[in-house]
Amino acid sequence: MTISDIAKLAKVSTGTVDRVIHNRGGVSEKREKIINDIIKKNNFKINSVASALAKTKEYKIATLMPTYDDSDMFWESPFLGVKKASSEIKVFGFNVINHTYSQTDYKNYLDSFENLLKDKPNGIIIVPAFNNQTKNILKRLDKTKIPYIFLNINLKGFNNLSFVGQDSFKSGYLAAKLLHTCLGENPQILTVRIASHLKNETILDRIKGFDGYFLDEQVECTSINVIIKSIKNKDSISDKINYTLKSNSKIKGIFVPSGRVGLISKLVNKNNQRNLKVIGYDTTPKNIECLKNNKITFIISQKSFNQGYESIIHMSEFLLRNISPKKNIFSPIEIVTKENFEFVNIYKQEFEEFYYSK
Amino acid sequence: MTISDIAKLAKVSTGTVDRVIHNRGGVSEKREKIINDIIKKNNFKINSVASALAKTKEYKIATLMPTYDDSDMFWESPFLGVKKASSEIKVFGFNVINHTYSQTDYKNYLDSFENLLKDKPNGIIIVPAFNNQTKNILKRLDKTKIPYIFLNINLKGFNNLSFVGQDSFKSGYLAAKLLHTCLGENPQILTVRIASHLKNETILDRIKGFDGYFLDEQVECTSINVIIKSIKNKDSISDKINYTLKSNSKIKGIFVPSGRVGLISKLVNKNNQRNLKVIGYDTTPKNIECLKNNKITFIISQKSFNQGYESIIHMSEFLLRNISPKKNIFSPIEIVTKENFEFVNIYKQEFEEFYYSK
DNA sequence: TAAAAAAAAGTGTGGGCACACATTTTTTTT
DNA sequence: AAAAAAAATGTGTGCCCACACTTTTTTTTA
Repeated sequence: MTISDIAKLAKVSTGTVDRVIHNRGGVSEKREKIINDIIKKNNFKINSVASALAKTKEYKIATLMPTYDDSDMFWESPFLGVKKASSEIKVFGFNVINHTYSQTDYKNYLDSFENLLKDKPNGIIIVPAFNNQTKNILKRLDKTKIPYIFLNINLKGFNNLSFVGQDSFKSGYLAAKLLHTCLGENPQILTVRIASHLKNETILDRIKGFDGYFLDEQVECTSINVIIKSIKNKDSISDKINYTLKSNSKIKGIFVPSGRVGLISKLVNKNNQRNLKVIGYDTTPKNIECLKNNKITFIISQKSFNQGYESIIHMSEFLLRNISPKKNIFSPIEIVTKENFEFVNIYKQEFEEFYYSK
Repeated sequence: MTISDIAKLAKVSTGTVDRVIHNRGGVSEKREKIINDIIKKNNFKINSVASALAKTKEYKIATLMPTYDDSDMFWESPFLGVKKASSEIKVFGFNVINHTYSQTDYKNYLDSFENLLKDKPNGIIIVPAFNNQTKNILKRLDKTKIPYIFLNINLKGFNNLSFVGQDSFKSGYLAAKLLHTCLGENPQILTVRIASHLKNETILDRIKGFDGYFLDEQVECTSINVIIKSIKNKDSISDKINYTLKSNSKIKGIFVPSGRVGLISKLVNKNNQRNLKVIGYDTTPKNIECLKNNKITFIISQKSFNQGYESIIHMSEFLLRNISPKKNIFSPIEIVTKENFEFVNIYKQEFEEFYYSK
C-alpha cells in the first residue's frame, strides 16, 4: 500500500493525498474525508524510508551541556548518548551541534548560550544549571518558538517540550529502602553533602525522597548530616567524616546523594569501615572502581547515556514527524552493584568502542 | 558524498563502485584498489535509507518460542519485544513469522519446528527447550545453513550465530550478594526449587552462581533446599515451606531461582514472615504484585522484552548487512524493588500500549 | 589474426515519497 | 457574464541506491 495506491482508490492525484497526510491544507473537506477514510480502512502507514529519502529539509539541533574532565567524568556519558543519536539521525538531515559550559561559571553558561543561538537551531537540548540565569535565557527561546528539552536537570515552570531524566525523589526513596533493607530496624545513617550542592534541585529532591521513605514506613532512622565545604581539601573531609563515624559507632550506612560517593568512600578510614553500607549515585569510572573495591555497596544509576540519546531522538521525532514527547520521560532507577555493573552500560560501552576508535 | 561522487573521483561508473562496496566481484584489482582508497579517504558510508529503499530482496525470519497464559505470562514479554522489532524492520523487507510450543510437550516442540521450516525462513530465532530434541533439530539447520540465534536459553555446543540472554551464573551470584548484604554474616537461606526445573540449565546455573558467591566470599551460609513436586497442589507446597520455616527459625531469606517466586511468596504464612527477605526472578505481573505487597523483596529481571527485540534486530543486521553479532549478547541483570519497578519496563510498557490498542 | 568466450565496466529503471510548479476548477468581483 | 482572484488539484523531478541488463574491453582459442 503506497501513496499512489491511496490516490487511485480515492480517484485523486498523489499530491492531494500527500497534502492530506501532512496536513498541508488546501484540500476540500469532501476529498479530505474520502482520503482519510481510505487511509484508515487500509491501515496505511507512510513508508518512513522513502519519506526520509525524499525529504530535503535540513534540521539543526543544538545541545548545551556541562563539560567533563578527569576529576568528574559524569557528563561524558550523556554526551556520548547524544553522539550516538546524532550519528543515527544524520541520514534524516539532522545536524547536531554541541556546546558546553563550566558548571561553576554562570557567565560561561550564558556565553555558550549566545554562541548556540548563532547556529539558529531548530531545537535545543539543554542541561539547565543556574536556575536564575536559565529564566532569562528561556524567555527568549519562548519568543522565538524554538522548542527545548531539559536534559537530566528538571526545572519547573518552563515551557520545555519535555524533561528527560530521573525522578529524583523516587531515586532517593529507593536509596533509603536499600539501606533500610540492609541495616534493619532503626538504622543510623550518615548523609554526606557538598556545600556547592545545597541549592541543587536534583540533590535536594533525592534527600526529600530519602527522608520520605522513612516517614512513609514509620521507621525511626537516625540520620546524621555532614556538609563538606569544598571537595578540594581532602584532609578536611576525611577528618570530618572519620570523626563523625568514630563518635557515632552505631552508624552503619552512608548516603551520598551525589556522584561524589566515590571520593567520600575512599576517605573512610579502615578502622571505621566496620561493614558499612555505602550508597550513592552515578556509574562514573571512579565510582565503579570503588564498587569493585567494596567501598561502595550500591550505586544508583540514572542511565545518563540513554538520557542523552533519548533527548535527541525525541527532539528529532518532534521536528520530523511532529510527535510531541511526554512531558516527563523518566529514566530507569537502576541499582548497580559489584556483581552486575558490567552489564548495566552495555549500549554505552559499545558506542564508546566505536566512537573512540575513530 | 554519494556513490556517484565516488564514481566521478575514481573515473568509473556507479555500477563499478556498487560492485566494490558490496563485494559483488567482477572488478579489476587495479580499479578496486582505487575505489577502495577513495572510499576510505572520504570516509564514505552508504546511505542506509536510500539503500533500504532500493533493496528488493525479501527476508523471512521465523521464531520458535514457548506459549504463555494467565498462569505464566513470562513469554509474553520476549514475544512483544519480537513484535516491536518486527514492526521496525518490516520496511526493510523483513517478514517475521512466529511459532509457539508448549513447554511441557516436546512433541509439540518438534511439530512446531516442522511447521516453521515450511516457511523457508532465512533466519531463525529459537528458545531451545528440550536439550535432546534440540540436537536433532539443529543438525538439520546446520546442513541447510540457515542461521539461528538462541533466545533466553543458552545451550552449549551448537553452531548458533549468537545467544541473547542473561549470564545465569552471575545473576545467581548477584542474588546471593543481595541476600548476604541484607542478612549479614552467616545467613540461613531457604532455596525453593521446582521438580520440573531440575534439569533446566538456566536455573541450575543460577544456583551454581548463588553457591559460588558464598564460596568466593568464604561466608558460611546455611542453605536449606526444598523441592516442590508440582506447582499444582498449593496446599502441599504451603505445608512444605511453612513447616521448614517453622522448624528453622533462623531462616531469614528465601531464594527462588525461577519465575515462580510470586507463587511461593504468597504461600508463606503470616506468622512465618518475620521480616523475611525473598528474592526471585522475572517481572511477571504476578511477581510485580507480590513486590508491591512486600512479599518479595527483590526481583532479578533479565529484560526479556529487550531479549526478544535484540534477537530479531541482530538477525536482521546479519542478513541485511552481513554483520555477525557477538557470540554472547548478555542482558542486564537488573535489580527490581517495590520502589523502582515502575521504571524498569518502560519500553515494554510503551509498546504494549501501542500493540494492544490495535 | 579473426572469432569466440570471459571479464570488466557502463546504463537505466524502479523503489515511495516530498515538494515546487503547473493546471484546472470554483468563487468573487465588477 | 466576463475577468480576476482564490482554492483545489495534478504533474514531474529528485532523493540515493540496487540490480538487471547492455556494451565495451580483454583474454583465450583455433
